[in-house]
Amino acid sequence: MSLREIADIAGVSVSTVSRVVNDKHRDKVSDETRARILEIARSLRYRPNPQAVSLKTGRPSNTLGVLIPYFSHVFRSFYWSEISSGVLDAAYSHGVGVNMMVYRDDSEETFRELLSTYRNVSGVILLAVNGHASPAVEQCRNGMLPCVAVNSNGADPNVHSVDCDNRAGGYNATRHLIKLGHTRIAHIGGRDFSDAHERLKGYRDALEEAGIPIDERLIVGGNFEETGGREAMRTLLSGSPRPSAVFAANDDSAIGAMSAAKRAGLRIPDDLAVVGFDDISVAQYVEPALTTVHQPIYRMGYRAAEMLIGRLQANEGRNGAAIARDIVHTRLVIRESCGGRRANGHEDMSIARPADPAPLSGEETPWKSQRL
Amino acid sequence: MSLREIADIAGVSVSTVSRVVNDKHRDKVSDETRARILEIARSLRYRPNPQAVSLKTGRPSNTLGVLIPYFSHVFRSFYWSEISSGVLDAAYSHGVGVNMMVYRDDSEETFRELLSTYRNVSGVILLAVNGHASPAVEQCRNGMLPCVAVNSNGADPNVHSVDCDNRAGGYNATRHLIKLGHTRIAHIGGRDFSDAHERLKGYRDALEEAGIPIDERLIVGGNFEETGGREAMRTLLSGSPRPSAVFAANDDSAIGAMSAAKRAGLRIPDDLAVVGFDDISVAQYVEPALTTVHQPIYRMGYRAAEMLIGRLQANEGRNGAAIARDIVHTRLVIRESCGGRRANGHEDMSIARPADPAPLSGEETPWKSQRL
DNA sequence: TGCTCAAAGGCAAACGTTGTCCTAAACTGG
DNA sequence: CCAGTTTAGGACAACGTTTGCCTTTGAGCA
Repeated sequence: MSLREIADIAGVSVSTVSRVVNDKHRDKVSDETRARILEIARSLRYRPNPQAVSLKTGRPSNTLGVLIPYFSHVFRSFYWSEISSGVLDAAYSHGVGVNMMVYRDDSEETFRELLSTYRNVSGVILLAVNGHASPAVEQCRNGMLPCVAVNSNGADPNVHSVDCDNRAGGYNATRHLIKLGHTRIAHIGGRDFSDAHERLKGYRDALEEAGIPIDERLIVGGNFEETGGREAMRTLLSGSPRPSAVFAANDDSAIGAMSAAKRAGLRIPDDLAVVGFDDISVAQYVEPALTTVHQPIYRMGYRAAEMLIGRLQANEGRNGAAIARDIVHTRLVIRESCGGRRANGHEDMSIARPADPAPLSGEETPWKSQRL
Repeated sequence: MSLREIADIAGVSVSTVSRVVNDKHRDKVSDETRARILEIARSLRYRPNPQAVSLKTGRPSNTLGVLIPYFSHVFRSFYWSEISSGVLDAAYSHGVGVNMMVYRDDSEETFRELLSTYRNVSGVILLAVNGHASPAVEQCRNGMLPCVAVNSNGADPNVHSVDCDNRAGGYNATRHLIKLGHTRIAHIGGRDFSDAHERLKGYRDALEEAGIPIDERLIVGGNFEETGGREAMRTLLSGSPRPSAVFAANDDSAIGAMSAAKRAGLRIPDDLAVVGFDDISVAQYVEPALTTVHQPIYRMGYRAAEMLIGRLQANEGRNGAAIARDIVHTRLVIRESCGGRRANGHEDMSIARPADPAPLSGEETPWKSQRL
């Protein structure tokens, strides 16, 4: 099922068939011929050979890459499953493939390797890139490879991105605690990523706004994992006076913190109010159910892929079009871990997932998925 | 940086360069020439153009595919993040890419589309295929595409697979409850997949072995999600006498069941013992911590990828070599939800993750990732 | 009739490889 | 010194496309 075969059957030349299946140079081929060729192509289930196309055109095949740092907190978590779902969904509905690549260290060499034509992607989605000087971003720019960063918080103003308003989320979380009357509010940090920094900034802003002096001893490091949350909580409890509330940089930390607190004999929320960030699915199942800042991770992945595909189709890929920055909103989900208001039962946690994208449409030209 | 350019610089023909970089026909080229070419290739950072190679050889590029059914219980869960981690890890350490493709319906057409040379993968990993007549498997066989099924429980004896011993897991879970003295043991099922069936079979076997008559009213359906667990538990509680213990087909169901039971005023484990399956990471954080059957999902993903890569390298891909079937073992992790023995603190839940695979080695021939 | 012109389509080169078949030179033995 | 063999390498035809340019055909027009 090559163009050649179709051409032979139709009694025309390869060029003509190529023109028909690509729907190019419409004026160069008569309607009857076109119809005949189309018919044959369909009955033979013709699909263009992507290697050949790509080889000839120099354009890479319609696959987009996802660059994933090998941190267990992103790679092996709710975050990853949500974001990959979003990306995969969006890609599916546009008929493009997704090539996932993990990297262990972010040396220039690694990215050169990863992004070398070797993997052959049309563009990439960068997960958890950190800061301006990211070699990943650098490499993309050098390689003229369109990319979209997720959760980079605009670290690099020259790269398209989709972020959530981490600062506002942190602010709202902290403000919620303040409104409940807390003044000794601790913060358990995350890893050295911009989202953690932004959340911390929101925390500081809220306290400052409320005129509560910031006690640096109440700000302890974490690692975005339960272990870190537990340890941080132990540290906090060893100080005095101990905090009456804590805002953790993510839910895993918050859950770890809760567990350490309970083990130390504290009741939540009575002795300690806890608020997390992310709204991972179990947040509603822990005891007490965790009040947290909902981050629409799935949607962010979806948007990032859409954005990338859009750019590629508009073919603004190679020349720098206006930098788009999408910011999705977080919202505070109040459950039981802060007291004040008690949730009644398990609330709906549906993360607005777009209606199921239709399967690739019935199609007159089945071989044409969206060329990037 | 094509063979052509290197050839021009080295003053040799393209064929010679090809022979050198492919390390083929060693005797056809002198050591000096070889060294010279290698030197040039390295300094130019030569990478073979995968399109061209693939076009020429007819072999697909060294990328393996993962076929994921669009069920939120697999696609959007701990299961997915674990299994994809495993696959990605294994692929990374062998230098091959991973192309993930979601499918919504498992019609023959879908798979033809997915597996058509269009996506160009060397082999595929099938997730959650169900039963013998799976169109996915059929298509793979027709397309002579090597594949490995994960958690198919040997549904199709003609396909390589890696499974966990679901039956034994279900058996052990149930037996644990029996040993604790329970006789009215309920089961909350999963979806209509073979793993759910196997777990149920284990449940029946254990009861039968213990001489406990099976009460079909105690076996209720679920959907592998919390919602299903909750509903199932409500159903169970409306019957009488109510069960004193329940074995749920997976942790999500178990957590849902626990939550429904608690809401109905039951204390766990005193009024109701609960055991789950999977050992998802939050199993240890729910209250009380969930006793469950640990399923090494990460490892299964890793093994599946390794197995596939192994087959591809051995080039037994196209001809049917002996069917390999890998079975990984589950183990019961006893926590607090069944009473009897109380766990002291949070135990180590490390899922034996292989030592970090070394980054692609220092390499004499950087362009050679493992050709499949 | 001779001319131009548009419509419809063919030809062939190129993309970067691989592999088969060829050849020139150097070496071997007699 | 010559035939035969090895060694080291070159030429070239694919693989399935795309595309710029060329050719054929028939119609329109003076």
